Amino acid sequence: MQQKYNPHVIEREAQQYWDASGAFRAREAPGKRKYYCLSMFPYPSGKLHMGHVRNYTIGDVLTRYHRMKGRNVLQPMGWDAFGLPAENAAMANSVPPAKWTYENIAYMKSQLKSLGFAIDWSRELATCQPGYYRWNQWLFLRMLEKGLVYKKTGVVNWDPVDRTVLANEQVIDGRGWRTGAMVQKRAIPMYYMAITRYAEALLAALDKLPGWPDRVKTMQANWIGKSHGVRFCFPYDLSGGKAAGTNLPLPQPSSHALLPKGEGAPERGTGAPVSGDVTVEAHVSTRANSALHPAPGSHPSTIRSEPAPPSAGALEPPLSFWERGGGEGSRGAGGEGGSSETQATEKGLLWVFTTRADTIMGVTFAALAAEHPLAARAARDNPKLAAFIEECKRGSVMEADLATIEKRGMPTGISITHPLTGQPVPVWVGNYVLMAYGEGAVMGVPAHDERDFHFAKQYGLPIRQVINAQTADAGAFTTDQWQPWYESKNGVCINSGKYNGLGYHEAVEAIAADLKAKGLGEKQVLWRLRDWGISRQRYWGTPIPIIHCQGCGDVPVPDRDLPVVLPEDCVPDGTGNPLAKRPDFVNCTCPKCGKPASRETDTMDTFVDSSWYYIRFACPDSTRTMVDGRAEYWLPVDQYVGGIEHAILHLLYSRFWTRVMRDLGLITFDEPFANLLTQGMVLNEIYFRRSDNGRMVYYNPAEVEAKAGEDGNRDAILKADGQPVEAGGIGTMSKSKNNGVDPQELIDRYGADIARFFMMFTSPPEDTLVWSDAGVEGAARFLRRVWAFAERKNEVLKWWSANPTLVRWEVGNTEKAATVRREVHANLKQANYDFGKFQFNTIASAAMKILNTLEDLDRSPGPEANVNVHVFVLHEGLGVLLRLLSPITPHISHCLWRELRYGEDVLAAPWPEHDPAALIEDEIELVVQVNGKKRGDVRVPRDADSRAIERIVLADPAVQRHVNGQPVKKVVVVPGRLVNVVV
RNA sequence: GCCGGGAUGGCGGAAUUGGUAGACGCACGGGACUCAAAAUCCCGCGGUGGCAACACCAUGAGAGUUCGAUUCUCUCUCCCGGCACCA
Repeated sequence: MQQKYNPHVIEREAQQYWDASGAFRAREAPGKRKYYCLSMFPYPSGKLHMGHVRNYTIGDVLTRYHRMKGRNVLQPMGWDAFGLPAENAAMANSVPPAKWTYENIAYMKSQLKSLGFAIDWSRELATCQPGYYRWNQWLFLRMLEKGLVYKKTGVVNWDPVDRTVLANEQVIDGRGWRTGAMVQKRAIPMYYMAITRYAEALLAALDKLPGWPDRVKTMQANWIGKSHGVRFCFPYDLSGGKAAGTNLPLPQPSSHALLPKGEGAPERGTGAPVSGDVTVEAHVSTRANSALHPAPGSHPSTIRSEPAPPSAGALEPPLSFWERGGGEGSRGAGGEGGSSETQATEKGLLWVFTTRADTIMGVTFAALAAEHPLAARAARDNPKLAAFIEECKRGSVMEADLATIEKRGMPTGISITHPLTGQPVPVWVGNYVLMAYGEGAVMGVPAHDERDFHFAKQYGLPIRQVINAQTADAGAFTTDQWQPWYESKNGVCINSGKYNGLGYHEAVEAIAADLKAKGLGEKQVLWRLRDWGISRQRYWGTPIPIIHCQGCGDVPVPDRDLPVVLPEDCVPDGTGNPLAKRPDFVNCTCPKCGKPASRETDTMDTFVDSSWYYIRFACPDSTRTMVDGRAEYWLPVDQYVGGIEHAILHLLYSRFWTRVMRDLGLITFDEPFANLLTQGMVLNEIYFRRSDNGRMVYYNPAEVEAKAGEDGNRDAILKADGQPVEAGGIGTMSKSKNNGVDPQELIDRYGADIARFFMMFTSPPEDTLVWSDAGVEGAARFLRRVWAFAERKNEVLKWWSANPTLVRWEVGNTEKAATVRREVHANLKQANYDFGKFQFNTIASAAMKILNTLEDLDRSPGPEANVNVHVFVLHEGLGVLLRLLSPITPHISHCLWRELRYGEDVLAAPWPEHDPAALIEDEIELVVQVNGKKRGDVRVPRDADSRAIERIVLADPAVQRHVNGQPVKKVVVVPGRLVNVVV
């Protein structure tokens, strides 16, 4: 046995052993309980970063632990290989994205291998392989047939830097999620996936995911954004006649009851009659373009690309945001596509949505978004209003600070009729009303909505109180100052005619019923979630399998022609989509009529790729079907591990995609990930200087020396020139901030085991980790000690292994060895408990404690030492230690397990469980408190009853001193723990 | 503003259902070994007072429940994440 711990040598040997024996090859074993552990696959950006190392170590620890616990484990790995960085790199280096991507994959794979992860590489896949993305295309076509994919022109988020369309979810604070550039609006035809059809199910099923962190479920629920309220309308007549009466016929519900359809009855929690639901596709097919949105189950051979103009019936309501296709608009703006579709007419209904129908009697105005058709109508002969509207539109494009801007508005001169009182209500345009949410118009109730209140104060609109607080401390209503209770749902109606005295719920019910009776509104559910626009005007992605034919329109590529293969030799130059410049790609014949046609050059959002890769891992070699029966064995994923930054996008799309595949009969499960562990982000200090031209220059923390200044502020200087740099706080490791730490340096220097151990030991997996390598030496020291201890005991342990029956352990042994053995088992018990909590840092601690106690026994065995007992405890303890460590530090465990003759392969060893008998003591120590303060401890027999314990404790001198003659009121005895004397 | 999570030594963090606060490690101080250094090993290490035994204080702040609170309840402060003129 090597005298010195040489990680690089033993790690290479262990990895060769695993490779040669196919140790991590997963096989379906019906009847054996499986454990599918998956870490989010990486984008092949070039090399692993610290977050990857953390992520994959967590996954590997869980995989190896459950394997030793007897589960049939699967841990696959793949590559999220399509995406923009490959194109950017291609532009910078004139290398085709494919070449760049495959080279990165090769290098990162070697890095993952050097870390010793128990990955089944036979299942490796990359999403840029035709064998993978052909199924993106295939499912796309199935969804098209089902009406779950549709094409629509709309306003999109346009990233001017990447020159691509972004999904709503990819817009953060009005900026592109990758580039940070301000997003602009553009009208563009694109394909959508109807995730809103599953909104109800995606929301309801969150309750059935006990293995998910609450914060992720909350974020998804907020994102889906269900709100209950009432949708109603104000009739108007601009023709110069009287305002329309209240007996106008209500347009048929199909044009406005735009609830996303839930899934089948079993998933629905409300028990609402399915027949009463009006689905999105039914709606869209009547409104926007019936050829475009075939009913589910139909199989159109063509699709038309442009919506037909809607009929503008006199009493049609404005389009609701569903049909306006708010999904493609950026939040806080959008809807321009809608205004072209809808002309405000002389007579009509102004629709609004409210969650506070109980305040409807307090309406004193209505406010329109700048993009609202009625606003455009009013501006027709009002230049000042037109100018104001233009200003609002411009402002709303460019705002991250929209939330802080002043509330501004302008009257339209239009008057509408209150649906219940028949009173005239003035209509304003307000810059705080969003076209993309709800109806693009709101009722104004200044007394009971804070925004309306300030708006009314500013423009002198009446404020009419209709709710009174029920609590005495609320204070009187005054129009001088806003008070939070004005918005409370706990009041009762006043000044509201027949509704006086009703509480929130009764009032909403009564008012909704009256509106419905008049045909002017009803209860409605509104969702924040929008459909998922998947078209990208980029090269490096899955080609959308559509052919454009002059005669036949948009024709789906027949299944027999799949995959539509992406040429891999393109080098994008930054101008437009390189695919459009490839005649060999674009030119084709129409599958329907055989005439020359052109291929769609848009590609799919890369979130499509990652929405189902975890299913494909079950059967990556399936060439004839997207998935096969093996998916039923492995799925759902038992444990998914990945960054919290994917809490919404990827995880929500995956849940949607799984349901789509289920509804197409491809799989039978509902939810893809049974348990989710969201690992915290890895952060580091940020240092920079501002150069003369105002540009920021970032310095890697490794180049900076930080010292604590006298005033508590940290002063930092650049090591190279000794001059100060500014501290920019702490942020995620990123290229742009130049604050990354390359894990390869750590691995090269210390080896995989030490890097892995340190990562697990330094903080719990879900916590944010501010990078510091201060503790790495401690991890290295520990593993060196493990090695040295094993080396020292090598001969005697080998001897023991050859003669295992010489001595058996006996309960009641009073040697020091018994104490040590108790500690070993107590720590083992604790560690096993901690595995259930994913608390790997304390598992590492437990391993350290076990080594500490074994070393102590070895150094000072105690006067009555029996050599056989002594060796028994060392042998057993080290066996526990090596197995406990093996998920975290597999290489050293593998090596020592063999060296010390514990067995052939530690992977095959059973997971250690503690021996309850080892924990039993004849005498136990109890903490003694007087009035809750610790005053000492006593040893009592294990089976002493409380009366005996009381006697012993009260006789204790320290207790006597603190009781000091006062009468003892009572004595609390917590068995096995403590005694508290109350005086 | 709303929703979620958090605040414990110089640092990372521990404390399972309310039961010895600070495990384990880092850093630091002292010692052993060494010609010396590295490595290794031993001892110490929340604060205040005290030679000491020991006492008092201490888990962001304040209150409450309890024999006993880092843990439960309420109020507040600050930090992190998410959402947001959402009607």
